[in-house]
Amino acid sequence: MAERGRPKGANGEESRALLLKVAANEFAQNGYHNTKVSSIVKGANLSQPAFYLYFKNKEAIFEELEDLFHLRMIEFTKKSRLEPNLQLSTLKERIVYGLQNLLEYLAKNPDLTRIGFYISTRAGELKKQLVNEIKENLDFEVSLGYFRKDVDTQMVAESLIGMIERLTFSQLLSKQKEPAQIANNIVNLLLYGILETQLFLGDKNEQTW
Amino acid sequence: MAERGRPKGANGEESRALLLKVAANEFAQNGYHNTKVSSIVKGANLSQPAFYLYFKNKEAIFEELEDLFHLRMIEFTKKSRLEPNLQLSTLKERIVYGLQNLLEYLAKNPDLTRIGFYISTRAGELKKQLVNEIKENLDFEVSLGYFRKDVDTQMVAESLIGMIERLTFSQLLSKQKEPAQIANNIVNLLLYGILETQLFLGDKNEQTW
Amino acid sequence: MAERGRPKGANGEESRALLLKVAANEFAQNGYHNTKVSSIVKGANLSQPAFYLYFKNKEAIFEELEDLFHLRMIEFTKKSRLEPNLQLSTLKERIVYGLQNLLEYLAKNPDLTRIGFYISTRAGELKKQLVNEIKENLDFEVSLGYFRKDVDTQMVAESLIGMIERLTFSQLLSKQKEPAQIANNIVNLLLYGILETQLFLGDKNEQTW
Amino acid sequence: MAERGRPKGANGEESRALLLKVAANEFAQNGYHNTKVSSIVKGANLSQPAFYLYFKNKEAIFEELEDLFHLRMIEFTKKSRLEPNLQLSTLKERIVYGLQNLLEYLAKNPDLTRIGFYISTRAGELKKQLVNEIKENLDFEVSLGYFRKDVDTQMVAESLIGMIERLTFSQLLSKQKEPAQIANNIVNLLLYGILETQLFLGDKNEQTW
DNA sequence: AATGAATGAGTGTTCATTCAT
DNA sequence: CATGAATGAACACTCATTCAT
Repeated sequence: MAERGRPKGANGEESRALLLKVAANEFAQNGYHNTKVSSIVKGANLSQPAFYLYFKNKEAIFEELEDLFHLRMIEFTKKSRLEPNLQLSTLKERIVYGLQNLLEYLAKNPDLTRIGFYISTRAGELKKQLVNEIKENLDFEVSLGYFRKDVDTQMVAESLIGMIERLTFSQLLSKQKEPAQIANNIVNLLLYGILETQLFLGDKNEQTW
Repeated sequence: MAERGRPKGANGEESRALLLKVAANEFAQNGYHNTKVSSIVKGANLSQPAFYLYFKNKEAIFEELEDLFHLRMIEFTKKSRLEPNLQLSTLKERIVYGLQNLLEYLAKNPDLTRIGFYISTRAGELKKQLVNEIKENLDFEVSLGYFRKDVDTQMVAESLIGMIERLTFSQLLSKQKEPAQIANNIVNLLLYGILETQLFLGDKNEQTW
Repeated sequence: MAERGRPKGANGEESRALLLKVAANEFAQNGYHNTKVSSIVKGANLSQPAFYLYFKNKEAIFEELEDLFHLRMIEFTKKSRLEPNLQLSTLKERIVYGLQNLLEYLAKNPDLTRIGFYISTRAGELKKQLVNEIKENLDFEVSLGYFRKDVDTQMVAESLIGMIERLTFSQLLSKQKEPAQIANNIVNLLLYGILETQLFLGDKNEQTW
Repeated sequence: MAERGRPKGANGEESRALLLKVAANEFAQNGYHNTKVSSIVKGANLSQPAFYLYFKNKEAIFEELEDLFHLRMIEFTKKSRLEPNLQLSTLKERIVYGLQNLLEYLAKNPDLTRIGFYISTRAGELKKQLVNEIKENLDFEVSLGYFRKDVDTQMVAESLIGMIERLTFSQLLSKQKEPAQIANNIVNLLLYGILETQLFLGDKNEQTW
C-alpha cells in the first residue's frame, strides 16, 4: 500500500518539509507580503491549521528559510580562504573552485537564493557578514603576497559580493551561464581587470588606488 | 504672511510634492507593504482623501518614484560612453568622472536610490536596461581598443552594475566613503584587477576568459 | 433636514457612544467571549472597521465599560461615610439614603452593573477596594459610638458587599424590589439582626464575635 | 511495579479522574473560554483524542463539574433546617455547625467552588435554588419562634447567600480565615446586627422592616 | 486505551479606498 | 483644497473536534 491511500501527510515530517518547499517557492516568486499562508497550504494540499502545527506563524517559516541560506553562505565563505605557497595557476584554480562551489549551491537552490539575497530584510546583514569574512580572507592573502598591497580589501570584498549577487540573479538563476563560466569570469575580471594590456604596460605607474 | 488664512497646504503642488517626499522616505525605510497610506498622509499633515486628490492610489505614487529614478539612471548611463582617441590617463579620468556623477546623484537622493535599486519590483528590469546600455558602450570602447578584446562585455557590464549597487548601499548611503573614492576604487579594480603585478607579469599568458 | 438622511454616524461621537451602549448590552447579556465584535457593530449599524476607528480592540471597549463602573462605585462608597452626632433615626436614614442612591444607580445601569459585578475579571479587585473603603468608614463609625466595638469591621464590610451584590442581581435587576426597599432591608438586617427579641434580651451576654 | 508496561494512564478511570481534576483547576483559574482542551490534556499527559474518549466535549466536562458542586450544595442546604425546641445557645451552635460544615467543604474544594459560584453560567440558577431552600427553612424557623416574624425571609436568605459567597471568595479561599471563624461571624451578624446595644435599646420600637 | 495528524468554522484586526460635505 | 466618517475585502491565526491507526 506504500504511500498511496495514506492521508496526505500521515508523516508529519513530510508535511513540514513540503510546506517549507512550497513556501520557499512562493516567497521567492511573490515576496513576503504577497505570499499568503492560504496559498502555501494550498500548494501543500493541507488546511490552514496544519500550517500552524509546524510553524509558529508566517514569519517563523520565512525565518527558517532565511537562516538555512544564511548558514550555508557563511560556511561557503569560511571555506574559501586560500592556503600559502600557491602558484598563480593553482591560485586561480583554487579561487575559481570555491566560487564555483558556491554558485552551484545557489543554482541548485534558486528559491532559497532569491529569498536570502533579495527578499529577506536581513539580506543586508548577511551580505555584510559575507563581506567581512571575505575581507579578512583577502587581508590574509595580501599578506601572503598573492594580491597587491595597495588594494582596499574592504572595497574588493564588497565588489565581489556585488558581482556574485548580480550575476547570480541575471546569469545563473536565469540559466544563461553555468557556475563554472561565471566563476571564471569573475576571477579573471577581479585578478586582471579589463584594461588593454598595451595601455596598461605603457602606463602602469600611474595607478593610485 | 503669504499663507495667511489659507489652510496648511493650500497650494496643491506643494501638498503633492510633500506627499511624494514623505512617501519616498517611508518606502525607502519600510518597503512598499510596510508603508501605509495612512502614515504617508500623517507625515504630510494631510487627510487620507487628500492623498487620492493627487495620486490614483498607493501603487501610483510608488510608480512615480520608481520612474523618476529609472529615467535619471538611464540618462546617466547614456552619457557615460567614451569618445575615441583617449589616452590612458584621460580614459580613466573620463570613466571616473561619469561614475562619480552618478554616485553623487545617488548620494543626494538616498530614498529614491533605495527604492529604485532595492524596493521596486522593477529594479530587476531597470538593472537589465542599465546593463544593456553599458554593454553597448563597452563593445564600442573595446572596438576603440581601450579594453581587451577577450573580455565578455556582458559579464563586465553585469559586474559593474553589481559593484555599483553594492557599494552604493554599503559605502555611499551609509556615508562611509565619498562618491569620488568609490568611483576611483571601482575603476581601478575594473581596469587593473587585484593581482600582484609580479605574478601577473610572469604568468600572463595563462589567462583564458 | 436635521438628523434624518445623514449618514448613520456623521457625528463620530455619536457612533462611539452607540457602540459603547450596544457593547455594554451585549457584554452584559452574553459575557465577554460570547460577544463578537461583529455583533456589536451590527447592533450599531456600522461596519467592523468602524469599530476600530473608536476603540483599539475588543478588550479596550470592555475595559472602558469596566472603568466607568469602577469609578462610579468608588465615588458612591466614598460619599457614604457618616458624620458624627447622629441619632439612631437619622443614622438609619443616612445609611439607607447612601445605599439607596447606589442601588438607584445600579438599577439605572443594569448592563454596566452586570459587567462590573459579574463579568469583569477585575470584579474581584473592585469589590476588594469597595470593601476596604467601607471597612474604613465602619472603623470610623465604630469610633463614633454608632456600632458595637466588638464587630469585625472587615467581615461586616465583606458581608455588606456580598448582600448588595446578591440583592442587586436577584431583586434589583430583575425588578422584584425597589432600591428603597432593598436598602431598608439591608440596613435593618445589618443593624438589628433577625433574632427574636425575646431570645435576644434573655441571652444577650452570650455573644462572642 | 504496578504500572509496568502499561501506558501512563492505562486505567481508563484514572485518566478520566485526572482529566476532571486538571480541568477543574484550569477552569477555576482561567474561566471557561480561556481554558483550552489542549491545555487540559497537556496537564493530564494525554492526547487530545483521549479527552473525547471520556467526555463528549468541552462543555460536558464543565457541566460534570458544575453538577458535582450543585448537588453537594443542595445537600448541605437541606441538612441545615433547624429542629424545634432549641435554646438560644444551642440554636446558634446548630446554625454555626451547619454553616461551618458547608464552608469546610468549600475550603476543601476550592476549584469546584470557584467554578460553581463564579464561573458556571448556571451559578445564578444554583444560588436561586439555595435561596429558596433557605427561605423555606427560615419560614419554618420563624414559625418556631426563633426569628422575628417581621423579617422578609426571602431577603434574609438572599443576604445569607450573598455573604457566604463573598466571604468564601475573599476570606475562605484566600485562607485568611477558618471556616469556624467565618461561620461564627456570619451567624452573629445575622442574629444580632451591628448596632450599638445602647442605641438599640433606647430606640428599638422604631424599626419597621 | 491511546495518539499523530489533520481540519471546519470561525474571529479579531488591518488597510486601501471612497462618500458626503 | 480638504476632511470626518465609513467600508469592502482580505488575512493571519485559534480552537474544538475527528479520522485513521
